[in-house]
Amino acid sequence: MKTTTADSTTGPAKTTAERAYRLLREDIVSGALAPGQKLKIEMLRSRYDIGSGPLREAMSRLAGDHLVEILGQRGFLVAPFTAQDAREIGDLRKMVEAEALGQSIPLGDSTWEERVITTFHRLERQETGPAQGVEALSEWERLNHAFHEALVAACPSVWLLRTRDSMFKHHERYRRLSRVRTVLTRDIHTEHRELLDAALDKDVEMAQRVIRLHIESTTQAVVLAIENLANA
Amino acid sequence: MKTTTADSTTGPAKTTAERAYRLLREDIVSGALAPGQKLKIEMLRSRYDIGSGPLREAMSRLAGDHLVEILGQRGFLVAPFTAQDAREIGDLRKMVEAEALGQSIPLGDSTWEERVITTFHRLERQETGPAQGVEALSEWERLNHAFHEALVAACPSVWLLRTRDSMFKHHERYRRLSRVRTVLTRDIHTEHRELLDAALDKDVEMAQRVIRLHIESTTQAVVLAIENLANA
DNA sequence: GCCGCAAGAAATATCTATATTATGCGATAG
DNA sequence: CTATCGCATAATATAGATATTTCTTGCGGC
Repeated sequence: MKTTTADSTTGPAKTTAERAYRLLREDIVSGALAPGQKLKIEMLRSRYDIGSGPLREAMSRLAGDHLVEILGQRGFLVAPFTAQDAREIGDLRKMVEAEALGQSIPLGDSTWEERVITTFHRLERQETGPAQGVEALSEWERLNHAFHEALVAACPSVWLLRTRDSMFKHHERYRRLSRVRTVLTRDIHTEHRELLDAALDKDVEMAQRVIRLHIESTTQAVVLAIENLANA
Repeated sequence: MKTTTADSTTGPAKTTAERAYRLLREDIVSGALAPGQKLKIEMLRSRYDIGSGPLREAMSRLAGDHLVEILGQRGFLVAPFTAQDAREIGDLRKMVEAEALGQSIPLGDSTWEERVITTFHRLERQETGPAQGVEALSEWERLNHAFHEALVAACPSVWLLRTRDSMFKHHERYRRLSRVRTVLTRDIHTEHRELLDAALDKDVEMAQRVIRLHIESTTQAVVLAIENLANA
């Protein structure tokens, strides 16, 4: 079984533009670069110590991913942040991830099962563990991503996986930016366990039902958080 | 009602990079630049009379759209062309376009209806008209695109429309590259009329059934054409 | 003679530095 | 108060320098 992701972002960055792309993407998704913020070349040059050429290429690529906007003759912008977008992204992720999961489960072999179990346990360990800092949250995102990716890994459609991955990243950005405290109150751990069980039972209907609910809950929390922020 | 598309590609290209992006995209989708072909800077420089900087930015952006591939330190490539990809793209387009249509129809107002009717008639006129050359085919693509876009135009989700548009473009590339003659044998015109009727009747179920069949037929024709080409 | 390998040369991609051009803002005149 | 001019800032494009890959050729070894 192929274990690499659809858009293999693994391995070392061979070019400066590639490095710029990864750094920028991470900083945008993590929220280090704020939504709507102007991405001035000079500022980025000093921040990453990378020339304007590679930076512009990286931002162009990110524009293709819709993480950056191009403004005619007036530079680049971090993609904005609205409740409407959060809702749309969540709904689209729900649709594609449920479909990908539906295709993945019946095709998952024993290697797939092992990967699902492994990533689940790593996530579980972190969730039930002690530390709760900014760092831990970042680590949780990494493990959460790994688990969700493992679940759909057996889906044969590269395009579906790509789209899912893109939506997942956007959804992650919204999650991190709205700093949803629901991570603590809501029992995400149980949701993940239900997902695991349904997947291993090869119960597609159940798995899809759970994933839809899981994504919907997150979306609702995010939308609520944004609207509260706006009213504050 | 907003009549612009999700990714407004209308209006004049304000920068050279933007112009390069549009020219390249058109040439890739139309097939003027063959799948898998190496996109050498020097070659493109003379072809479009545009410097390497803007060209590289345009290709980076197209890489984000998956119309171009980036090869480590070895340049850019037109996205490859496989039966597997055609199938995946068709399936994904089927899913997102049906969903977009389902959201658009109930929300379509009279302006929407008029646009649907207008674009249909333009398409009908061209389909039943005389000329059948390379130029006419290109014009048909334009009108076909306009009609399909009009149908989903009332869908409120920008993200869904974006994804639909992306899939439509990829699907179009496959259609054009495999030069499906089915355009003539299959009765696409009738399919379009059914689509029109269902949309105006606000019959979502029917419209979705028709659009799925419509897209599936095209996909099958394309996949068949590719496999025949491979065996020839 | 033929194959594999390695060194050098050519081609090409990538990056940097510089020049050009557009935009936004503030001052000033109407 | 509005409109226009000019300057400062910043984006964009070009041209040239650098680094990498790819191709070619020549030299043993088989």
